[in-house]
Amino acid sequence: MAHKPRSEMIAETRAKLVAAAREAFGRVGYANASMDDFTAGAGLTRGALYHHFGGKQGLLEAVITQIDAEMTARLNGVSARFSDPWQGFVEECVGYIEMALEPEIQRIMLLDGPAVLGNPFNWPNQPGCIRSLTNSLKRLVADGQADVADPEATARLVSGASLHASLWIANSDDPEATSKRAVAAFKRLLEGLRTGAPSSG
Amino acid sequence: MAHKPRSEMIAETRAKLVAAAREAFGRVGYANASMDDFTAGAGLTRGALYHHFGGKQGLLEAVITQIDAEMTARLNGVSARFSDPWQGFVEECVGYIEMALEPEIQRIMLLDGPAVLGNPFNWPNQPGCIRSLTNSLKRLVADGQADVADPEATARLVSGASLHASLWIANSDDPEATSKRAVAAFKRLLEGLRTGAPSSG
DNA sequence: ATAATTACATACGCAGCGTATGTCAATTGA
DNA sequence: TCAATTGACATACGCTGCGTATGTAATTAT
Repeated sequence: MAHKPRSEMIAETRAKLVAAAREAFGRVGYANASMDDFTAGAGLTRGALYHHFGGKQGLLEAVITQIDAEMTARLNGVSARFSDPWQGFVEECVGYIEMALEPEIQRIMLLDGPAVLGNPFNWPNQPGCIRSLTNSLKRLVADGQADVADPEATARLVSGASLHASLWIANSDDPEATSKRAVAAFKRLLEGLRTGAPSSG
Repeated sequence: MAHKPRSEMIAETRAKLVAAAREAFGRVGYANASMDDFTAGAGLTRGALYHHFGGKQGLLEAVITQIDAEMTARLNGVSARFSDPWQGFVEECVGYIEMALEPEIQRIMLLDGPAVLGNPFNWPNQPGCIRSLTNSLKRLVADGQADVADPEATARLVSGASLHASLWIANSDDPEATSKRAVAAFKRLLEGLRTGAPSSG
């Protein structure tokens, strides 16, 4: 039989490299992942890596882009499940916290990503998951459900709080219990932004 | 004259290494700082480094400990300048944001530190600057000025928000303007935690 | 059919790290 | 006071891992 078209082979090669790198970065961290090792694991060499991604860093960018797309899709799925916009927003944030509990996301997106690529805000494709939060907040403000003067700024703060919450949870002795505390405190924090804020929780 | 006592010489050596490493880590980042280079800059060799700190990572820990102590002292100084406890707390948070604007703090404490040592919450000496925020919040709650069920959890969220805010500011095109937005949004966020929350800012 | 480009693999050199070892001064003990 | 020992470094060595330069076979263009 005739071989697959070339473009498809290339896409496969790139996908293999991204997958192998993602696994290695997630398992041992970016710095400890040997290019020779994980390219060999994918049946390739460093030559392919440099050709397609320019280097280790370029490959990390590709991995991050992939993970970010998955996260964004998951977040959108969460908020879509709630008819009440406010509740949708809150659960979206909670979903963000919970995703960041996954070791791969933590290691790659929260630790190595910022350290290697500089901080996330000037990544080529500014993380979709932050944009997602911003958009949700903007909608709430437009609907008069949130009393916030600057939705974008607030969204950034909120995403920062979520991120920190998940780091905290993931490294506590009792993640279950800590998760409950963090989510509760987080909901309280958001409640303060709501129109007509009924302060006692 | 007789030489200085040995213990003093040792302290000097350690201090020289920490200072040289701090400068190098802050300037080019942990990964790009060559041990040979910056030890030579301090008039020493890698031998001294391994002897005193066990390795590059141990030296990073020492640098972080030093910076964290400075940050904590500065934060305490800030909150002490305000007689109103609530205002003191707010300004302490703002101070945290502003400190994180300094490239050295950003690079070492916020980017490389977490990536190399794992996330901050299980660092040997859990960052004093976070503890400082927690204590301030606890006092506010005790005074009935803040309506928060779990001060520690809330302090972590707040510090996460501050941290993110400073990353945002530092990388914006117009740090001045962004800083104003971030601080404003941040104050609004905190306002929501206040007892009797008057929501409109 | 031949030229040019693409998609990799191979080969090479070098920087940076960790360890093993050496050395000299300072302290300790009799 | 004078070994003996410990501590504080420097030196030497080998190895890993990265980036680049080069090679080569397959595809595409002319």
